[in-house]
Amino acid sequence: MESTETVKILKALADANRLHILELLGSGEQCACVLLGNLDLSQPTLSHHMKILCDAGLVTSRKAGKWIYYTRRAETLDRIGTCLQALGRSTTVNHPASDFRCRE
Amino acid sequence: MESTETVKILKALADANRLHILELLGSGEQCACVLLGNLDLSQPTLSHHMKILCDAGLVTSRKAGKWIYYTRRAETLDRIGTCLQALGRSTTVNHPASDFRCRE
DNA sequence: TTGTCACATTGATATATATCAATATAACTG
DNA sequence: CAGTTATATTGATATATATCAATGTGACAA
Repeated sequence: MESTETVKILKALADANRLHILELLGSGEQCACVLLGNLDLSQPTLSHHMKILCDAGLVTSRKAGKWIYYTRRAETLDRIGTCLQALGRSTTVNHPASDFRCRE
Repeated sequence: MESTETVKILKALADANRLHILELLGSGEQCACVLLGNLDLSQPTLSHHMKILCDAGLVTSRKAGKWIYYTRRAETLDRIGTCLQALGRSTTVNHPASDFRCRE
């Protein structure tokens, strides 16, 4: 996964309201108004959060008449989860920097 | 995992420099000055990032004389990774809010 | 067409965050 | 002790983000 993409996804996840939204999408596709009713947020704020989740690839949206239905993308959550687990296990070798100054 | 704790960890991870630091810690314990040499950051800024990583439980520190050695905590990365994967698979049932207004 | 409903966008604002220069602290060194 | 080194803290600043009120948009309904 590209590094800038990873940061984008993690930024999208690093918010209590957005995590709550992803939980609410656990029962499958949900209309925005249902999310709004469960979330103590104004409608524009919810819209803002949904845009961030969609842009990060964590949620997809489907328009049906006046409504928009949002769906959680398990694939993205799985990928980022695997990525973080891998980060905990990676054994990259790194070189002292060119301007390394530590005296021992 | 507590929700507020999860957000704290995700916020700590949602930064390119801090992800880079965790990668640099892949070769095991590293002195702060080695990290600094690899990171195009000022010393106070690195210190700031290390504090955030430590507070989130993603890194531990060990003082040895003038130096501080930082170690990545694979356990925390693994836990948050598993947590996100679980979020992608959860099938929570949620109720329409009390003030639900959607007309069908 | 006019009104209403669901959602998005805009504009403004307050808070959070990343950053660095300057300074403090703590430990070693002579 | 005084000087040096490694890191932390403080203070200031710029940018990012979360939030809401007001308004725009697009779709249905009468």
